[in-house]
Amino acid sequence: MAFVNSEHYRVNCEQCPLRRLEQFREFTAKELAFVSSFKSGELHSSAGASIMVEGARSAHLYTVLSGWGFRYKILEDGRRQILNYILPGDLVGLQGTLDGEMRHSVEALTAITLCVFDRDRIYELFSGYPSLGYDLTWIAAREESILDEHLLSIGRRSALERAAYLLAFLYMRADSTGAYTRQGTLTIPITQQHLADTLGLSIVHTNKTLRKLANSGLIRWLDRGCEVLDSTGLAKIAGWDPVSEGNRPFI
Amino acid sequence: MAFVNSEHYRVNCEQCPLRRLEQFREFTAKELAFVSSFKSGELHSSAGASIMVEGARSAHLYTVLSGWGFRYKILEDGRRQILNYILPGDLVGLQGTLDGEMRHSVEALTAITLCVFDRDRIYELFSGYPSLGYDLTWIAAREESILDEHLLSIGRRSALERAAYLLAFLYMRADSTGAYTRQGTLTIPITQQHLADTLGLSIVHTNKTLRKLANSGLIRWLDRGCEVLDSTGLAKIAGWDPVSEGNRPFI
DNA sequence: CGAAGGGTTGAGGTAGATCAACAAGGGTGG
DNA sequence: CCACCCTTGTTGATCTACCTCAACCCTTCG
Repeated sequence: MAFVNSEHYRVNCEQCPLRRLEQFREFTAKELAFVSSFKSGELHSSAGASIMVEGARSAHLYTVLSGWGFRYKILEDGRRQILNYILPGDLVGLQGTLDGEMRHSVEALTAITLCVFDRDRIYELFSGYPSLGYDLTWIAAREESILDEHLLSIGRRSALERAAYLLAFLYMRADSTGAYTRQGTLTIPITQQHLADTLGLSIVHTNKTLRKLANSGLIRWLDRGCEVLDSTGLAKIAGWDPVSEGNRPFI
Repeated sequence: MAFVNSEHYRVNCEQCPLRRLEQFREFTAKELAFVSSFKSGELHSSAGASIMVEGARSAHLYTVLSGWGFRYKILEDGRRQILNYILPGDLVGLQGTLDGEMRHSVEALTAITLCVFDRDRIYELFSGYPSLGYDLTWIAAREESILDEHLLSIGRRSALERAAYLLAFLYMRADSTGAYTRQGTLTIPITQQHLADTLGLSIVHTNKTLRKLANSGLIRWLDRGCEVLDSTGLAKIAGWDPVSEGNRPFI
């Protein structure tokens, strides 16, 4: 893990590869100039590295530039719940805006690059660029609605339905961002332990549930990742109706 | 359920009783004047009434002035998951900001009064009152962190721990808002069915779990509500460390 | 080469689901 | 007034989805 400020490694916002993706909205030149100045550096972490720790104060906000990560919480005895995954374009660290004290931890799932913003300067954003302030609220509201769906899933869906939902969800997200590919096909880079901790299941039962999905030809399990073969079929099992998201904002 | 615009029923923001509560931050005169003009009316609903429906578009945002309600989602076959409860000071309807299409439903738990705001005018808020825009983001981020905690609870806590957490959580929230009182003591106005649908448990098991908590002297179950006798004890069972929230914003 | 992380599978146990029956209150219609 | 229904809460009996325990395999890595 290293904090890199040198121009050599730094991606200019003007040339940000994320902006070219269909899912994101266009920026005005003025907005772009501000975001560019707002960005104070880049953080490169390797797979498994800890990016934020619950209880610690963070002076920064981050946007994922490339790679995967996840947010989680743990109980005292070590039980872990993964709350959501972070992919390119996602903002992390907004949760504790007021005092900056994190209520969850964040870990890298693959090598990951984050754009770093100073929390101190966020007020400049709201006062000078109302459209970006609006976007920020929208981003938080979107995360909220994802968490709503996860809550429904864990609370009311069976193990098979839950797993199907989660994989369809992750597939959809990965597909619309840059997509993490391995040998040309889209692979979700997680272990069964991660899935278990997201689904609220034991690892053994998770394994058996995945086997059922694999036997039905819906997914293929690889070394340390999952290939989704039929996301529509998965969504159908879960009774989930994915909402397509064109034109979403990001910072 | 009735839409009331007459001056007779309307609470002026300047005299809003919520502002007097300790938990909320002070407004400047300018902010107050704007919010006051932003408020377009009041909505009065009776217990059990439907306030928002998943899939429908809503032209409004609401702030709870008095009473209780809850947000929920249902699966096709009727399984219901309650996502969170809404209490005085809470904002509802932010989730679908972009297109206004609701991804969850809202129902009144008691008689409830909501301040109505036009979604159309929200951009005025961001452009003219950055501090309020900031607040809006903060409110969304706060809801997010509550959902995180719920997710941890449903995913990883046992039935007893879950129930203990939820009741401690609701007690804390009710206590810091105006608090719904019945014969002088604070009572959480829900049925066991609501609890079951929040905890992701069956109603029978919820009943047996509540009995355990009641037998330990932590709560008392009333006609159609719950009285919390020892919120610290509940939080301890759940392994939950409540974060006190002085000075939170609201619109 | 051993150790550690990831995945797999079977056997047996248990938390919580489902089914069923009943009690108590409230509301409604006759 | 009673007779009826509906909602809410309660409790016991039985069932099952998922958990825990316990092997074992394979690959990677120091």
